[in-house]
Amino acid sequence: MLNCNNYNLVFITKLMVKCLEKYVELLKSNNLKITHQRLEILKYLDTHMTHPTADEIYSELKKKNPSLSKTTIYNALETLQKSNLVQNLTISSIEQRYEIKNEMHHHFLCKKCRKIIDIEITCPNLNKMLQQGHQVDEVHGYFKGYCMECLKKHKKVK
Amino acid sequence: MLNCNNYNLVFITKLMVKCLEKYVELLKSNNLKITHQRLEILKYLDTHMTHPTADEIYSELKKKNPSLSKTTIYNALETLQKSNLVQNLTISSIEQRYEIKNEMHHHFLCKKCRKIIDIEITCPNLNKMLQQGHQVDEVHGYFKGYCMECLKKHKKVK
DNA sequence: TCGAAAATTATAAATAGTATAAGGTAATGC
DNA sequence: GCATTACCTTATACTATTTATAATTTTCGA
Repeated sequence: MLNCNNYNLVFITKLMVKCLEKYVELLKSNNLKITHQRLEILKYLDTHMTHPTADEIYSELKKKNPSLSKTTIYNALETLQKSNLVQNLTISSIEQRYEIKNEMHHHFLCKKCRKIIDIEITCPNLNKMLQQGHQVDEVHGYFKGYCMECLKKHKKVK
Repeated sequence: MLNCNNYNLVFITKLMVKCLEKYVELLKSNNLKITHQRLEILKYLDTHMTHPTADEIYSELKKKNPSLSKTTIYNALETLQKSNLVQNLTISSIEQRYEIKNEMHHHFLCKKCRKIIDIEITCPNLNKMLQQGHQVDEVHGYFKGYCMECLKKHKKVK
Protein backbone atom coordinates (compact mmCIF):
# COMPACT_ATOMS: atom_id res chain seq x y z
CA MET A 1 0.00 0.00 0.00
CA LEU A 2 1.16 3.53 -0.69
CA ASN A 3 2.54 5.67 2.13
CA CYS A 4 0.72 8.88 2.88
CA ASN A 5 3.62 11.17 2.03
CA ASN A 6 3.12 14.30 0.01
CA TYR A 7 4.12 12.81 -3.31
CA ASN A 8 1.66 9.96 -3.09
CA LEU A 9 -1.20 12.18 -1.96
CA VAL A 10 -0.75 14.33 -5.04
CA PHE A 11 -0.57 11.22 -7.19
CA ILE A 12 -3.73 9.73 -5.74
CA THR A 13 -5.65 12.98 -6.05
CA LYS A 14 -4.67 13.26 -9.71
CA LEU A 15 -5.78 9.70 -10.30
CA MET A 16 -9.15 10.33 -8.69
CA VAL A 17 -9.71 13.43 -10.77
CA LYS A 18 -8.73 11.52 -13.91
CA CYS A 19 -11.29 8.84 -13.08
CA LEU A 20 -14.06 11.32 -12.46
CA GLU A 21 -13.27 13.14 -15.71
CA LYS A 22 -14.74 10.20 -17.57
CA TYR A 23 -18.10 10.73 -15.85
CA VAL A 24 -17.87 14.50 -16.22
CA GLU A 25 -17.55 13.97 -19.96
CA LEU A 26 -20.55 11.63 -19.97
CA LEU A 27 -22.72 14.23 -18.28
CA LYS A 28 -21.39 17.12 -20.35
CA SER A 29 -22.00 15.36 -23.65
CA ASN A 30 -25.62 14.85 -22.60
CA ASN A 31 -26.12 18.48 -21.55
CA LEU A 32 -26.58 17.51 -17.92
CA LYS A 33 -25.35 19.63 -15.05
CA ILE A 34 -22.22 18.26 -13.38
CA THR A 35 -23.12 17.52 -9.80
CA HIS A 36 -21.19 15.65 -7.18
CA GLN A 37 -24.09 13.27 -6.59
CA ARG A 38 -24.51 12.31 -10.24
CA LEU A 39 -20.78 11.66 -10.58
CA GLU A 40 -20.79 9.43 -7.53
CA ILE A 41 -23.78 7.46 -8.78
CA LEU A 42 -22.17 6.92 -12.18
CA LYS A 43 -18.92 5.88 -10.54
CA TYR A 44 -20.73 3.50 -8.23
CA LEU A 45 -22.63 1.82 -11.04
CA ASP A 46 -19.51 1.67 -13.21
CA THR A 47 -17.46 -0.06 -10.53
CA HIS A 48 -20.15 -2.30 -9.06
CA MET A 49 -21.65 -4.74 -11.52
CA THR A 50 -24.11 -5.97 -8.92
CA HIS A 51 -27.22 -4.31 -10.41
CA PRO A 52 -27.94 -2.49 -7.13
CA THR A 53 -31.28 -1.11 -5.99
CA ALA A 54 -31.79 2.60 -5.40
CA ASP A 55 -31.56 1.90 -1.70
CA GLU A 56 -28.26 0.06 -1.99
CA ILE A 57 -26.75 2.96 -3.90
CA TYR A 58 -28.16 5.39 -1.35
CA SER A 59 -26.84 3.52 1.69
CA GLU A 60 -23.38 3.20 0.19
CA LEU A 61 -23.01 6.80 -0.96
CA LYS A 62 -24.48 8.17 2.25
CA LYS A 63 -21.43 6.87 4.11
CA LYS A 64 -19.28 9.45 2.33
CA ASN A 65 -21.93 12.14 2.07
CA PRO A 66 -24.24 12.02 5.11
CA SER A 67 -26.53 14.77 3.86
CA LEU A 68 -27.41 12.75 0.77
CA SER A 69 -31.14 12.38 0.19
CA LYS A 70 -32.96 9.39 -1.20
CA THR A 71 -34.96 11.63 -3.48
CA THR A 72 -31.70 12.70 -5.08
CA ILE A 73 -30.91 9.10 -5.92
CA TYR A 74 -34.30 8.60 -7.53
CA ASN A 75 -34.12 11.92 -9.40
CA ALA A 76 -30.57 11.35 -10.61
CA LEU A 77 -31.28 7.79 -11.73
CA GLU A 78 -34.28 9.00 -13.69
CA THR A 79 -32.27 11.77 -15.32
CA LEU A 80 -29.44 9.40 -16.19
CA GLN A 81 -31.92 6.92 -17.64
CA LYS A 82 -33.48 9.56 -19.85
CA SER A 83 -30.03 10.25 -21.30
CA ASN A 84 -29.43 6.54 -21.76
CA LEU A 85 -26.44 6.50 -19.41
CA VAL A 86 -28.13 4.18 -16.96
CA GLN A 87 -30.56 1.34 -17.48
CA ASN A 88 -33.29 0.09 -15.24
CA LEU A 89 -33.79 -3.64 -14.79
CA THR A 90 -37.29 -4.80 -13.99
CA ILE A 91 -36.34 -8.44 -13.75
CA SER A 92 -37.01 -8.63 -10.02
CA SER A 93 -40.64 -8.04 -9.26
CA ILE A 94 -39.88 -6.75 -5.78
CA GLU A 95 -37.68 -3.77 -6.52
CA GLN A 96 -36.03 -1.89 -9.36
CA ARG A 97 -32.37 -2.46 -10.09
CA TYR A 98 -29.95 -0.33 -12.06
CA GLU A 99 -26.83 -0.76 -14.16
CA ILE A 100 -24.61 1.50 -16.21
CA LYS A 101 -25.47 1.17 -19.89
CA ASN A 102 -22.95 -0.60 -22.08
CA GLU A 103 -23.15 -3.29 -24.78
CA MET A 104 -26.42 -5.16 -25.03
CA HIS A 105 -26.62 -8.24 -22.85
CA HIS A 106 -29.22 -10.39 -21.16
CA HIS A 107 -29.81 -11.24 -17.50
CA PHE A 108 -30.38 -14.34 -15.47
CA LEU A 109 -32.11 -14.13 -12.09
CA CYS A 110 -31.63 -17.01 -9.67
CA LYS A 111 -34.88 -17.53 -7.79
CA LYS A 112 -33.00 -19.04 -4.86
CA CYS A 113 -30.07 -16.68 -4.15
CA ARG A 114 -31.64 -13.69 -6.01
CA LYS A 115 -28.32 -13.10 -7.80
CA ILE A 116 -28.46 -11.48 -11.23
CA ILE A 117 -25.92 -12.73 -13.77
CA ASP A 118 -25.03 -10.93 -17.01
CA ILE A 119 -25.30 -13.07 -20.12
CA GLU A 120 -23.27 -11.89 -23.10
CA ILE A 121 -25.74 -12.38 -25.89
CA THR A 122 -27.52 -10.00 -28.21
CA CYS A 123 -31.11 -10.23 -29.33
CA PRO A 124 -31.65 -11.37 -32.91
CA ASN A 125 -35.35 -10.48 -32.79
CA LEU A 126 -34.99 -6.73 -32.85
CA ASN A 127 -35.66 -6.45 -36.57
CA LYS A 128 -39.17 -7.86 -36.31
CA MET A 129 -40.13 -4.96 -34.04
CA LEU A 130 -38.67 -2.34 -36.34
CA GLN A 131 -40.40 -3.91 -39.35
CA GLN A 132 -43.74 -3.45 -37.61
CA GLY A 133 -43.08 0.28 -37.38
CA HIS A 134 -42.34 0.66 -33.68
CA GLN A 135 -39.42 2.62 -32.30
CA VAL A 136 -37.34 0.44 -29.97
CA ASP A 137 -35.18 2.17 -27.36
CA GLU A 138 -34.51 -0.69 -24.99
CA VAL A 139 -34.06 -4.43 -25.31
CA HIS A 140 -34.33 -6.57 -22.21
CA GLY A 141 -33.81 -10.31 -22.12
CA TYR A 142 -34.42 -12.07 -18.83
CA PHE A 143 -34.08 -15.69 -17.83
CA LYS A 144 -35.31 -16.91 -14.47
CA GLY A 145 -34.50 -20.17 -12.78
CA TYR A 146 -31.86 -21.68 -10.51
CA CYS A 147 -28.17 -20.97 -11.00
CA MET A 148 -25.50 -23.61 -11.27
CA GLU A 149 -24.18 -22.91 -7.76
CA CYS A 150 -27.59 -23.29 -6.12
CA LEU A 151 -28.28 -26.44 -8.12
CA LYS A 152 -25.01 -27.96 -6.89
CA LYS A 153 -25.69 -27.10 -3.25
CA HIS A 154 -29.19 -28.50 -3.24
CA LYS A 155 -29.52 -31.51 -5.46
CA LYS A 156 -33.25 -31.00 -5.72
CA VAL A 157 -34.27 -27.33 -5.83
CA LYS A 158 -37.88 -26.33 -6.27
CA MET B 1 -79.48 -11.07 -28.46
CA LEU B 2 -81.16 -14.10 -26.94
CA ASN B 3 -84.50 -13.79 -25.20
CA CYS B 4 -84.66 -14.69 -21.56
CA ASN B 5 -87.07 -17.57 -21.97
CA ASN B 6 -86.55 -20.81 -20.18
CA TYR B 7 -84.89 -22.62 -23.05
CA ASN B 8 -82.26 -19.97 -23.51
CA LEU B 9 -81.54 -19.69 -19.82
CA VAL B 10 -80.77 -23.37 -19.67
CA PHE B 11 -78.65 -23.07 -22.80
CA ILE B 12 -76.64 -20.16 -21.45
CA THR B 13 -76.10 -21.81 -18.10
CA LYS B 14 -74.82 -24.95 -19.81
CA LEU B 15 -72.50 -22.83 -21.92
CA MET B 16 -71.10 -21.06 -18.86
CA VAL B 17 -70.49 -24.33 -17.09
CA LYS B 18 -68.79 -25.71 -20.20
CA CYS B 19 -66.47 -22.70 -20.28
CA LEU B 20 -65.56 -22.96 -16.64
CA GLU B 21 -64.86 -26.68 -16.97
CA LYS B 22 -61.72 -25.77 -18.85
CA TYR B 23 -60.40 -23.87 -15.83
CA VAL B 24 -61.61 -26.54 -13.41
CA GLU B 25 -59.49 -29.02 -15.36
CA LEU B 26 -56.48 -26.71 -15.23
CA LEU B 27 -56.72 -26.46 -11.44
CA LYS B 28 -57.46 -30.15 -10.96
CA SER B 29 -54.51 -31.30 -13.04
CA ASN B 30 -52.25 -29.16 -10.87
CA ASN B 31 -53.69 -30.49 -7.60
CA LEU B 32 -55.11 -27.10 -6.69
CA LYS B 33 -58.38 -26.64 -4.86
CA ILE B 34 -61.24 -25.55 -7.10
CA THR B 35 -62.41 -22.20 -5.81
CA HIS B 36 -64.74 -19.69 -7.35
CA GLN B 37 -62.14 -16.93 -7.05
CA ARG B 38 -59.40 -18.87 -8.82
CA LEU B 39 -61.76 -19.82 -11.63
CA GLU B 40 -62.78 -16.21 -12.10
CA ILE B 41 -59.16 -15.04 -12.18
CA LEU B 42 -58.23 -17.66 -14.77
CA LYS B 43 -61.26 -16.75 -16.85
CA TYR B 44 -60.45 -13.06 -16.63
CA LEU B 45 -56.83 -13.55 -17.70
CA ASP B 46 -57.86 -15.92 -20.48
CA THR B 47 -60.37 -13.50 -21.96
CA HIS B 48 -58.47 -10.25 -21.41
CA MET B 49 -55.12 -10.12 -23.15
CA THR B 50 -54.35 -6.74 -21.58
CA HIS B 51 -51.74 -7.97 -19.08
CA PRO B 52 -53.67 -6.49 -16.16
CA THR B 53 -52.28 -5.56 -12.77
CA ALA B 54 -53.48 -7.29 -9.61
CA ASP B 55 -55.51 -4.19 -8.85
CA GLU B 56 -57.22 -4.19 -12.25
CA ILE B 57 -58.24 -7.82 -11.80
CA TYR B 58 -59.44 -7.03 -8.29
CA SER B 59 -61.55 -4.03 -9.31
CA GLU B 60 -63.16 -5.91 -12.16
CA LEU B 61 -63.99 -9.10 -10.24
CA LYS B 62 -65.17 -7.15 -7.19
CA LYS B 63 -68.08 -5.86 -9.28
CA LYS B 64 -69.53 -9.37 -9.41
CA ASN B 65 -68.32 -10.47 -5.97
CA PRO B 66 -68.30 -7.50 -3.58
CA SER B 67 -66.79 -9.45 -0.70
CA LEU B 68 -63.67 -10.22 -2.73
CA SER B 69 -60.43 -9.32 -1.00
CA LYS B 70 -57.24 -8.00 -2.54
CA THR B 71 -55.20 -10.50 -0.58
CA THR B 72 -57.11 -13.26 -2.34
CA ILE B 73 -56.02 -11.89 -5.69
CA TYR B 74 -52.39 -11.81 -4.60
CA ASN B 75 -52.58 -15.26 -3.03
CA ALA B 76 -54.35 -16.81 -5.99
CA LEU B 77 -51.99 -15.23 -8.51
CA GLU B 78 -49.01 -16.55 -6.58
CA THR B 79 -50.49 -20.03 -6.40
CA LEU B 80 -51.31 -20.03 -10.10
CA GLN B 81 -47.81 -18.84 -10.91
CA LYS B 82 -46.24 -21.64 -8.89
CA SER B 83 -48.19 -24.11 -10.99
CA ASN B 84 -47.15 -22.35 -14.18
CA LEU B 85 -50.72 -21.48 -15.12
CA VAL B 86 -50.08 -17.75 -14.89
CA GLN B 87 -47.03 -15.68 -15.65
CA ASN B 88 -45.87 -12.48 -14.08
CA LEU B 89 -44.54 -9.65 -16.25
CA THR B 90 -42.07 -7.28 -14.67
CA ILE B 91 -41.73 -5.14 -17.77
CA SER B 92 -43.33 -2.13 -16.14
CA SER B 93 -41.17 -0.95 -13.31
CA ILE B 94 -44.12 0.51 -11.45
CA GLU B 95 -46.29 -2.52 -10.97
CA GLN B 96 -46.50 -6.23 -11.72
CA ARG B 97 -48.66 -7.42 -14.56
CA TYR B 98 -50.07 -10.87 -15.22
CA GLU B 99 -51.03 -13.03 -18.16
CA ILE B 100 -52.25 -16.56 -18.64
CA LYS B 101 -49.37 -18.79 -19.68
CA ASN B 102 -49.37 -20.04 -23.25
CA GLU B 103 -46.73 -20.29 -26.02
CA MET B 104 -43.54 -18.31 -25.50
CA HIS B 105 -43.69 -14.77 -26.80
CA HIS B 106 -42.06 -11.42 -26.15
CA HIS B 107 -43.51 -8.09 -25.07
CA PHE B 108 -43.28 -4.53 -26.22
CA LEU B 109 -44.06 -1.67 -23.80
CA CYS B 110 -44.93 1.70 -25.28
CA LYS B 111 -43.45 4.39 -23.05
CA LYS B 112 -46.11 6.87 -24.19
CA CYS B 113 -49.44 5.02 -23.98
CA ARG B 114 -48.13 2.30 -21.56
CA LYS B 115 -49.73 -0.37 -23.74
CA ILE B 116 -48.11 -3.81 -23.76
CA ILE B 117 -48.13 -5.65 -27.08
CA ASP B 118 -47.44 -9.37 -27.51
CA ILE B 119 -44.73 -10.20 -30.03
CA GLU B 120 -44.86 -13.70 -31.48
CA ILE B 121 -41.21 -14.65 -31.35
CA THR B 122 -39.27 -17.25 -29.43
CA CYS B 123 -35.86 -16.83 -27.89
CA PRO B 124 -33.01 -18.59 -29.68
CA ASN B 125 -30.58 -17.89 -26.83
CA LEU B 126 -31.96 -20.36 -24.35
CA ASN B 127 -29.32 -22.98 -25.11
CA LYS B 128 -26.44 -20.82 -23.96
CA MET B 129 -27.95 -20.68 -20.49
CA LEU B 130 -28.48 -24.41 -20.29
CA GLN B 131 -24.93 -25.07 -21.49
CA GLN B 132 -23.63 -23.05 -18.56
CA GLY B 133 -25.40 -25.40 -16.17
CA HIS B 134 -28.27 -23.21 -15.00
CA GLN B 135 -31.87 -24.36 -14.80
CA VAL B 136 -34.12 -22.01 -16.75
CA ASP B 137 -37.80 -21.89 -15.82
CA GLU B 138 -38.84 -18.61 -17.42
CA VAL B 139 -37.81 -16.67 -20.51
CA HIS B 140 -38.80 -13.03 -20.77
CA GLY B 141 -38.08 -10.76 -23.72
CA TYR B 142 -39.04 -7.11 -23.38
CA PHE B 143 -38.73 -4.25 -25.83
CA LYS B 144 -39.41 -0.69 -24.77
CA GLY B 145 -39.97 2.30 -26.99
CA TYR B 146 -42.79 4.05 -28.82
CA CYS B 147 -45.45 2.11 -30.66
CA MET B 148 -46.45 2.74 -34.26
CA GLU B 149 -49.72 4.42 -33.26
CA CYS B 150 -48.04 6.90 -30.91
CA LEU B 151 -45.35 7.62 -33.48
CA LYS B 152 -48.03 8.44 -36.07
CA LYS B 153 -49.94 10.74 -33.73
CA HIS B 154 -46.90 12.71 -32.66
CA LYS B 155 -44.39 13.05 -35.43
CA LYS B 156 -41.62 13.67 -32.92
CA VAL B 157 -42.03 11.66 -29.72
CA LYS B 158 -39.41 11.79 -26.98
C1' DT C 1 -18.72 37.45 -8.77
C1' DC C 2 -23.82 37.65 -9.64
C1' DG C 3 -28.22 35.75 -10.81
C1' DA C 4 -31.32 32.57 -13.11
C1' DA C 5 -32.17 27.93 -13.74
C1' DA C 6 -31.69 23.63 -12.10
C1' DA C 7 -30.46 20.20 -8.55
C1' DT C 8 -30.57 18.70 -3.82
C1' DT C 9 -32.63 18.13 0.52
C1' DA C 10 -36.18 17.11 4.16
C1' DT C 11 -40.69 16.15 4.99
C1' DA C 12 -44.79 14.09 4.05
C1' DA C 13 -47.79 11.28 1.35
C1' DA C 14 -49.17 7.77 -2.03
C1' DT C 15 -49.12 3.12 -3.45
C1' DA C 16 -48.08 -1.79 -4.08
C1' DG C 17 -47.51 -5.55 -1.77
C1' DT C 18 -47.17 -8.55 2.70
C1' DA C 19 -48.27 -10.56 7.43
C1' DT C 20 -51.55 -12.11 10.59
C1' DA C 21 -55.48 -14.04 12.47
C1' DA C 22 -60.32 -15.13 12.20
C1' DG C 23 -63.86 -17.11 9.61
C1' DG C 24 -65.43 -19.89 5.66
C1' DT C 25 -65.15 -23.56 2.12
C1' DA C 26 -63.61 -27.74 -0.35
C1' DA C 27 -61.85 -32.36 -0.39
C1' DT C 28 -61.48 -36.66 2.23
C1' DG C 29 -62.75 -40.39 5.28
C1' DC C 30 -66.21 -42.47 7.88
C1' DG D 1 -74.73 -37.82 3.83
C1' DC D 2 -71.88 -35.78 7.93
C1' DA D 3 -67.82 -34.47 10.30
C1' DT D 4 -63.05 -33.40 10.13
C1' DT D 5 -59.08 -31.29 8.52
C1' DA D 6 -56.54 -28.68 5.73
C1' DC D 7 -56.64 -25.14 2.90
C1' DC D 8 -58.63 -20.75 1.05
C1' DT D 9 -60.64 -16.25 1.67
C1' DT D 10 -61.35 -12.12 4.08
C1' DA D 11 -60.40 -7.88 6.90
C1' DT D 12 -57.20 -5.29 9.20
C1' DA D 13 -53.02 -3.40 9.86
C1' DC D 14 -48.42 -2.89 8.52
C1' DT D 15 -44.04 -2.40 5.68
C1' DA D 16 -41.31 -0.71 2.03
C1' DT D 17 -40.63 1.51 -2.28
C1' DT D 18 -41.41 5.37 -4.77
C1' DT D 19 -43.35 10.08 -5.62
C1' DA D 20 -44.87 15.05 -4.50
C1' DT D 21 -43.94 19.42 -2.51
C1' DA D 22 -41.51 23.30 -1.09
C1' DA D 23 -37.39 25.35 0.82
C1' DT D 24 -32.49 25.51 0.33
C1' DT D 25 -28.29 25.00 -2.16
C1' DT D 26 -25.50 24.44 -6.23
C1' DT D 27 -24.19 24.93 -11.04
C1' DC D 28 -22.79 27.69 -14.81
C1' DG D 29 -22.91 31.38 -18.15
C1' DA D 30 -22.82 36.48 -18.40
